[in-house]
Amino acid sequence: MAGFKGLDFDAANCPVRDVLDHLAGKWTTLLLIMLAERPHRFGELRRGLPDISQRMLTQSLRDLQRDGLVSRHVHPTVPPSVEYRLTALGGSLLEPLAALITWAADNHATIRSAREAFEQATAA
Amino acid sequence: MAGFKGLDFDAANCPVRDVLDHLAGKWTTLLLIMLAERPHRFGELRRGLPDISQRMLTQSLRDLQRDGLVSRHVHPTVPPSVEYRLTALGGSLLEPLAALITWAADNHATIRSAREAFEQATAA
DNA sequence: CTGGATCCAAAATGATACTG
DNA sequence: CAGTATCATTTTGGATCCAG
Repeated sequence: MAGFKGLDFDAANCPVRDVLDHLAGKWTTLLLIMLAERPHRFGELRRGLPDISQRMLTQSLRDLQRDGLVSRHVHPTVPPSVEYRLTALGGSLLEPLAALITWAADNHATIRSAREAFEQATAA
Repeated sequence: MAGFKGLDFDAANCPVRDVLDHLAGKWTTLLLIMLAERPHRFGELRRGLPDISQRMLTQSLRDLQRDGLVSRHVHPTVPPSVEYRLTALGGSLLEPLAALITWAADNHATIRSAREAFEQATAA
């Protein structure tokens, strides 16, 4: 249950960090989940995430595109429309990600109560 | 492969964010992994993560303790020694986390080359 | 409609010095 | 040994204006 021994966790050149940094951002995970359902246009994504600024939306999408998790398809219409979709690589990330999300959903209540208990204990 | 429909991803009160925020931090994941092997003392953890500041080590450990993923055991010796260990809850997180780490290790090379290709394409 | 550019506020992290 | 406190710095995110 803890076969981490063989992996490289050197903080500098860490394979894991490249992935975790995506989940770290406030929005990338949500974007991956939205795109898991189906491809979306820029405006759809913005409306789906009501409190994202368009700056962060652009930036998050570029980060995902940069690492090959999401592809960008421009339709040369007027006005222009751009569609984002998961790549095969991005799709393959969904499975381990789903496991994590399931764990989070299952243990959310436990974490919440642990947190409250901790606050109480340290409030003194 | 994408059964996310039923889950709550409201950015504000999102169960998932409580978990992801831990993995987001620069250090918490590494700490979980170290503690997965065996309990560690404060100084051991610091030596194991050469470039962590003791400020961040303390803070990260407190965050993990706060959410019930790690427990803190003080041995009233002189000088004092404090041992950190994974709780059952923390241990249960390791499995989905391991899946993610495995994915990261498997696809690291692909991500790296996608990144380089992207840099090249946008360098023009 | 899509998104680049700029400016600014806030949060995260690091460096250093000090304490029980 | 295991922290706490403070300050400086870096990083991140948001608001706004502009352009193809």
